[in-house]
Amino acid sequence: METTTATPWLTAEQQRIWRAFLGGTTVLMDRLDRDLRAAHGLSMPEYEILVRLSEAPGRAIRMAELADAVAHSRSRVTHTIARLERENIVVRGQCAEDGRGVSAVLTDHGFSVLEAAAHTHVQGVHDYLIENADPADFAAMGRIMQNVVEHLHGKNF
Amino acid sequence: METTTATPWLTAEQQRIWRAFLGGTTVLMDRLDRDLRAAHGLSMPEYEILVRLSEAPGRAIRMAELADAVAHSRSRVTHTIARLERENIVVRGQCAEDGRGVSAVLTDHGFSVLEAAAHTHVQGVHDYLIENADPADFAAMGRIMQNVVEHLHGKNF
DNA sequence: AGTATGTAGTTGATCCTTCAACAAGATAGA
DNA sequence: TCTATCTTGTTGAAGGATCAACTACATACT
Repeated sequence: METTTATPWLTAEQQRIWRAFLGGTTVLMDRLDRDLRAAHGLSMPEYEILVRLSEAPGRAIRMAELADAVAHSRSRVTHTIARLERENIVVRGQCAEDGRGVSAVLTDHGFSVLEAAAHTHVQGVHDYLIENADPADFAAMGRIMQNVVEHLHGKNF
Repeated sequence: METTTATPWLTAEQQRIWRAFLGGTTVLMDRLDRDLRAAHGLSMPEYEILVRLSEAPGRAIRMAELADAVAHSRSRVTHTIARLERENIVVRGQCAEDGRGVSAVLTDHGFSVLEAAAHTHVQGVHDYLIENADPADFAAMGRIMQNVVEHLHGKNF
């Protein structure tokens, strides 16, 4: 005999909120991505990677650490960095301590591309998301998503 | 002479929240997608489409309307429906009123796949997102995302 | 030293998404 | 009617993400 765990169905209100979340993230991400591409030829995932690099000491981060920071697979980061390298936005460097290690390094050109892109991105986040949101609501969303990250990050298997 | 609009930079707190949002949606969507694929061979976008179809009269919706409902491009919906049709989860039907019209129709088999998948999905939304969230915070997030949808939906160009 | 196991990163195939171009039916105006 | 224009939906190519397999270095154990 098996123990069946009852599926906890969502209330009508929870369902409404969940759908707003799904639809909202879809249109928001889509829009931010399009704005970035149109103005700077960067995708959102690429932009996120550049932001991390720009904040790191020496503007360099090892591949695995980078993958973890943006919550992408290593393979994905390898491919993305390869594309960015073709455009001279990033270069690869060998790691001194670890013979296997490779770090991605933001070039000066990459940095200036990022600086320009940051304006577009921040403007978008402000206009599409923050401007019309009650600050208390926004903080509440932050608490929830922070919680999701803590519970789920790195636990995908 | 041009009027330059100053870029409104984000406060440290807003930035923290925005990053939690980015990271949270990434890991959450990734996880829900993996769960669904592993258990039912369905992706999140496919699942969302099936949900809409299941709720429509006759379990049928026209392509354009479907695309609008899930906020995907028409091309994307065409491809997705083509895949679902190969697995006999959906069939295409001609539209009576409009000679150009095509509707996607959920098959009985598709409906039963969806029923099973819904358990997995709802369980995930509950466990990963709702369970550890303050209901008031959750409602706040709903207001924000609802607002985003209203401002952005269908205005991608 | 030698072996086994774990970790870092890459590769190429496959799948999914996007994009531009297109075919065909609808609609409106001369 | 004839033409122009708009809308619907599809197509195929190109770009990006995922997955499994692989190389190479590191670590631990005997």
